[in-house]
This record gives sequence, C-alpha cells and structure tokens, in this order.
Amino acid sequence: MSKKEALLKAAENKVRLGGYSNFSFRELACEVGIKSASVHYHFATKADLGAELAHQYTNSFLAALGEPSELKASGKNPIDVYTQLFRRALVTDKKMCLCGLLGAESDSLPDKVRLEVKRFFKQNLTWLSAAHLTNGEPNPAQAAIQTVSLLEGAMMISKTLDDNSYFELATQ
Amino acid sequence: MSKKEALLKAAENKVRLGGYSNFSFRELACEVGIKSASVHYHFATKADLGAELAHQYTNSFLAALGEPSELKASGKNPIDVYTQLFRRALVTDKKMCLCGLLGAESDSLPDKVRLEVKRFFKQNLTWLSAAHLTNGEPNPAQAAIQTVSLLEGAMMISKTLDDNSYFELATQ
DNA sequence: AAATAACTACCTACTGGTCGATAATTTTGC
DNA sequence: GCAAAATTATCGACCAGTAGGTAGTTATTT
Repeated sequence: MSKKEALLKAAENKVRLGGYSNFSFRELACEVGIKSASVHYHFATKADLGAELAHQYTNSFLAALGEPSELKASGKNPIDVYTQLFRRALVTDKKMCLCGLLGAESDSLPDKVRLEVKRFFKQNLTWLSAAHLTNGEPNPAQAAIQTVSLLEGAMMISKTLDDNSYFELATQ
Repeated sequence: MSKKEALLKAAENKVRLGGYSNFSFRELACEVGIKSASVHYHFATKADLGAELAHQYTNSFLAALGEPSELKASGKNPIDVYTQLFRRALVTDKKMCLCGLLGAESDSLPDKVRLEVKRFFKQNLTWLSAAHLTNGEPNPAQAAIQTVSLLEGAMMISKTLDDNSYFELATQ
C-alpha cells in the first residue's frame, strides 16, 4: 500500500468516527510514518484530500454492490444486498457510513467535498431505484429514498445508542 | 434573553450546521457581545456547554410534541405531529436535527455530550412507541425505530442534496 | 460582604499551509 | 550508453491563526 493509499485509509477511519474535522495532516502523517509537510505533496489541501476520499469511497461502495439486474438474475434480492453492505459497515467496521456523517455536516464542508457527498447519494438513489424496479415496486424513486433514509438513520441511532439491535429491528 | 441563553442559541445554530467542532468560545462570545474568557463563567468547559445544549434541545423537542394520548384525544395522529416537527426543522430552520448530527459523530464526542444525545433518542423512542401504540400498531417498538430512522435519514439526505422534496417523498 | 458577570492578559497546543532543500529515481537528448 | 534534466517523495523549519483554558482583576448588583 502506497503512502497515499495509507493516508486515505487513515483519514477514512477518522472521518467515519468524527467527521471532516476529526483528522489533521499531522495525525495522518504520524500514522503512516511521514511528516505533515509531506502530506501536502499527495494532497494540495485538506479539501482535496476530503474530496478524493469521498470520491473513492463512493466508487468502492458502488463496486461492492454490483448491478441490480445481475443480482436479481443470480437469485438475490438487490435490496437485501444493499442492506447487508450497511450492516457490514456498522457491525464489522463499527463505524458510520462516511457520506452519512459528511452529509449531516455538509453545510460546513468545503464545496468540493460537499459535491462528492452529493454524488454518493445521487448514485445510491439511482442504484436503489433500479433495484426496486426489478422488484416490481410501483414507485421505485420513493422506495429508493425511503430505503437509504432508513438505513442511514438506523445506522446513526444504533451507533449513538451503542446497540446494533436497533439496526436489526429497523431493517427487519 | 440572557447572555447564557444567547450563547446556547448561537451554539445551536453552529452545531446544527456543522457539528460539535463547528463552534468555538471565541465565535460565540463575539456573536453575543462578550469576550471568550467570559463564556467560561457560564460554562466551565466546551463539553459542559455541549451537554447543556443537547439537554435543553431534548427538553424543548419533547415539550413541543406534547403527549401522544392527548394528541390522539384531540383528533390528531401523533406520528403526523412528530413528522411535522422534523419538517419544520428542515424547512423553516434549514438546519439538521441537533442530535441527528451529534449522533453521527458520537464516537468522537466528550462523554457527557454523548450521554445527552443518547437521552434524546431514548426519549424519542419511548414517545414514538407510545404514539404507535395508540395507533394500534402490532409492533410499536419496531415502528418507533423505523419512524425516527427514516426521518433523521431523510433529513440528512435532503440537506445534502439541497432539495426538500426528497424529505417529502420519503415521508409521504 | 457576597455573589454575579464581565474584563485583560496570557498560556500551551494544535491547525492548515509554505518554503527551500535533498536524495532517489526515471525520462530524455545526444 | 551515458550524462543531463525532470519527476517523485520526502524532510526540517517556519508561519499566522485559532483552539480551549487559566489567573487575577474590576465593576455591578443583591
């Protein structure tokens, strides 16, 4: 893993625990074994780092999902697959969704970061609409926003109350 | 309005836009017309201010709701009343729910602040369970977590995408 | 006299960011 | 094939600004 990748990984962990202001160049640098000045070689500004982090997070998230039609074709319910990805973030990583946290504080984010968070949710809604369509939902767009809202909300509350059974109850 | 109340009001606005780290004693002091050192007279530490803010927010929120049984008795659906309170926060205040934002970053909050955020959601779940019970829901506890999850999630996504119609679609 | 509510001045720690320098590596031109 | 040039990745030293917090003081009110 390159230093740049290590920096992004370290930043992701910090942001998913406490938001955009929960990481500093010095901390990240220390964790990967370089100096804070060197972080600026890989990312000109903090906003650039944040934007690239959110962009890559979105790409990984979408890639982990696959295509709704293909999931359906292989006998899976794409909505279950989607729910399972959130569950893994909560249960395995024990962390919030990166863009769920950044979205909540989006009013105070640098423009380029906020734009990437927007992109995350737009792409998620597109994916979910397609998924609900394959399930024969009469209003896929509505079902899509309801699905992602419920999951992000349930994740946040389960984290806050430190009890994953709230997530299970909400998604049951 | 006393200086202390003004400080809490100023802090609420900041936190609801960008979280716990989005306000400083200097900024608050400046806004209410005193010096940052004087803020420490009203609140010993930043954590104390944050905890009192969340505590009062919870109390105001619950007070604004009223009692589920009384709402029902006067011909209102308590869940509609609850939804309307979130809608007002989003549409009128144009800000996140204070505890929705603090909940998302709860892992990085001082203990006493996190405790108050927990209290917010526990009391909300209690209220919603009672509300769903009066509506004859077969599983009030499940309906409660689903209601608050959907609303917090829909609020966050509508804020992020800067389009309240997502909230309306999700709650329709 | 005591409590309230503010002040000035200061502290240490940390923030994102800049600067010029330095090796090591890779690419290019002859 | 080899020297010159460019690129990559790092460093130490530093900057101005801000953070939360403290100590001691001064008015004002009760």
